Amino acid sequence: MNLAPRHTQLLDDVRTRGPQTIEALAERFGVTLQTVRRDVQRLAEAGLLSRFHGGVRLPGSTTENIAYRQRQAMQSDAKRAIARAIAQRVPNGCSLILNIGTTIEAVGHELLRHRGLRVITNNLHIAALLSTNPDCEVIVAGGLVRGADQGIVGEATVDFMRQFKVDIGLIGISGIESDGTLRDFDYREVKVARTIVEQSREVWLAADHSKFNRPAMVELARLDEIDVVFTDAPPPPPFGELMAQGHVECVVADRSDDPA
Amino acid sequence: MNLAPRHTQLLDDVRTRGPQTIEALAERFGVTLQTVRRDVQRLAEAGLLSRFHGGVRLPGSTTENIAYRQRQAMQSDAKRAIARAIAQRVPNGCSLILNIGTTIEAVGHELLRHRGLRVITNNLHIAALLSTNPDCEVIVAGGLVRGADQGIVGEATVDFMRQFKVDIGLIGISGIESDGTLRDFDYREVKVARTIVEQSREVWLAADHSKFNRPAMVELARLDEIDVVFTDAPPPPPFGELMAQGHVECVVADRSDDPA
DNA sequence: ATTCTATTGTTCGTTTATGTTCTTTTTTAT
DNA sequence: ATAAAAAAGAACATAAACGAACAATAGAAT
Repeated sequence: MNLAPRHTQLLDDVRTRGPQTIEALAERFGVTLQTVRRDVQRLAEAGLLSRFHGGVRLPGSTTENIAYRQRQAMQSDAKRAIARAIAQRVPNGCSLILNIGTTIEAVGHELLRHRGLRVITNNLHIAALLSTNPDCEVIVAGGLVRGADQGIVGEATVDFMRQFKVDIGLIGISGIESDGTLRDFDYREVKVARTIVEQSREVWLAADHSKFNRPAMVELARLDEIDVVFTDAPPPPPFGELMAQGHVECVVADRSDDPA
Repeated sequence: MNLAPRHTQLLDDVRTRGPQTIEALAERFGVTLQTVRRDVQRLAEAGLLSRFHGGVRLPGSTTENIAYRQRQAMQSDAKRAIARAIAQRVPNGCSLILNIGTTIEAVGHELLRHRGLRVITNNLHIAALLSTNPDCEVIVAGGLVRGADQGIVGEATVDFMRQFKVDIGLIGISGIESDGTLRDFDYREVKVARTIVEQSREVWLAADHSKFNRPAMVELARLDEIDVVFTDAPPPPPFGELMAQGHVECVVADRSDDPA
């Protein structure tokens, strides 16, 4: 039994737009709720979708890390806005490295409709997500999987990353201090991020406004090594000044510009 | 089979205009519905088109054989039984390599309560799952992520795996032929499995009964390279004989022994 | 010309997809 | 804990699509 156009479209919708309610899908396709339920049941049986009461989503790995998911759900408008601004500037067909962090994951979502990307990542969630886009080549870095957020870190990861040289390296961060240092907590993660900076022709940083002046232990890089910073609100002093001095472009994402 | 002019045109139409209903095609060519159905049947048999109720579309690989995926998702009893039998024989504190396949994923589930394991895998699902066990060190192999099943394959994966030497290597398989060869479909996957065999002190094979005598293209290994085979029903001839000759232990999992 | 074969059209019983209605289950609020 | 509301599932009805069998037609081979 093969799939009708509606089924493939349904899958596509969930892939690109995220979880959908049964009702929304019924309306979208102009069919009954019961029909959507039947569609969804078959797709779920085939392992292509995951059902929950009221709707469907992509089939995540079976036992999810709940705490982590919750934190991710907290990914508010700010992260989505930043992610959209970043995705907009990623040209089709380019090569990227994406690292750990919920903001970077949001970027992964926004890249689902891009074409011809080659993505290298040390984030299991991003790898799983983007690999469902048939027009995207995903390479996951090898290494130790950190339980808290399924990030991949460690020596082996660094070695693996060194094999590649990409157009754009995209990193998140725990804190930016007023002396212009970027810092994080886990030193193994920092080593990986350091490598990403080295292996990328251009380095982009995603950091929402809460990261400015937030202290963290391990130094990762200096602000002037970054090419573009994406954030969601104008940075407080002295960061505007620092960026100007270091020839760092700063993109402030507009939270309101929502695509239909 | 030579294609009549109408057939090539029909194909062309679907290619340029996307999915078409039988009725639209009938009208376009000025023939009856039944004739179009016959055309379409032949083209679908040849793999050039994919049918759905009411029409045809191009054979997209993504969501192609739902029936097959369903069937695969179904066999869960057998897989769980096999997985339990395997997990029972995995001692706490040992090192493992787990590769791709739904049966192996089931093993991952059963290993969640083990302690002190060190697991290397090229399966994203298993990596995400086991990393939630704080008492389990998970290393994911680097490499290209295959969209269909989130398996990690390719040269880089092989290189990565070679860094390790483990107590037990656990592999799944697409088919075991009666000459004692283990085979699979994707040759990149075979290369990885091959490496796993080489890097493991002991090799275990998980194969439900449907795998015996099932043909597949690429040779992976020979039965006598395996130390233990886990299955869910006594293997048909000549496999019992073959295993005895190769000093392969065969464990038949009891489907009924369910732990409360 | 006649026979044979391949293709198409026709008819009809069978299957499939969808909508409708009603019951059961799950979630939410009190 | 209980009641109300929402969603899911089962059962049935119906219309559309499918497939098989047979008839008609046209071209090819003898």
